[in-house]
Amino acid sequence: MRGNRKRSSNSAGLTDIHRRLFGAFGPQHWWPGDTQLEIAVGAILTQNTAWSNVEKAIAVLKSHRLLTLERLTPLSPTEIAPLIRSAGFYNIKAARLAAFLGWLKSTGGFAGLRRIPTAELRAQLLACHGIGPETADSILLYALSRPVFVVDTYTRRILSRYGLIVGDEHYDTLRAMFESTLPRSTRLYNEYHALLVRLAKTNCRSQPSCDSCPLA
DNA sequence: GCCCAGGTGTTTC
DNA sequence: GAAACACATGGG
Repeated sequence: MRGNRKRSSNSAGLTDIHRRLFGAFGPQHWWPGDTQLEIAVGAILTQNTAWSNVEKAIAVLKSHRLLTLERLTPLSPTEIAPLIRSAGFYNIKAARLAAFLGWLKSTGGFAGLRRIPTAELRAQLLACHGIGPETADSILLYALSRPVFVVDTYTRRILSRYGLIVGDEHYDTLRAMFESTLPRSTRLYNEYHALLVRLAKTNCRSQPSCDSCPLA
């Protein structure tokens, strides 16, 4: 009962937010990354970290010609850590990258993932040490083109400010809210999340009011 | 110098 | 479960 009422208002709200953001910013053609591996690596490195710091680490990996599965997978966390120093939490993230790469190797690389259903793929990603719901969904959506909505800090902050959520809902609750009210579309989820990030980076932040905000 | 940034795992109550 | 904490760099 309460859920239905909430869902219908969210449906209009979520669609409205997308319409306004798309009108203001246009298509984003996201995620910043040239290959599936680069996108997945970026998704892990950006955990609680500014993207500008992640870019530096990616550049170091690229400069060493290490951004391929063949070259990166054999490296130990100890070898990876100094290379990704600028991304912060480098010891933790080196171990997480190694765990992810180990899993990826066991499945036969990105090509081997194509036959795995999205729900199963998500479960396997979450089973990797250091890959939580946001990182898993970022990889699913942006590296693997699966229709999964990514909920991040920006999503919470903006929706909370817009009054659609309280802000402390569980991750899967918010993901389900998007996925059950919007058409199931990789393209749409990709653009929508990218637009939320664009808004967060462009202006407003936590300001109580902002005249130039498309959601004002 | 302080605060924050596209989280996650562990520990503790 | 949920709250507190560790993990670390770089820019404002």
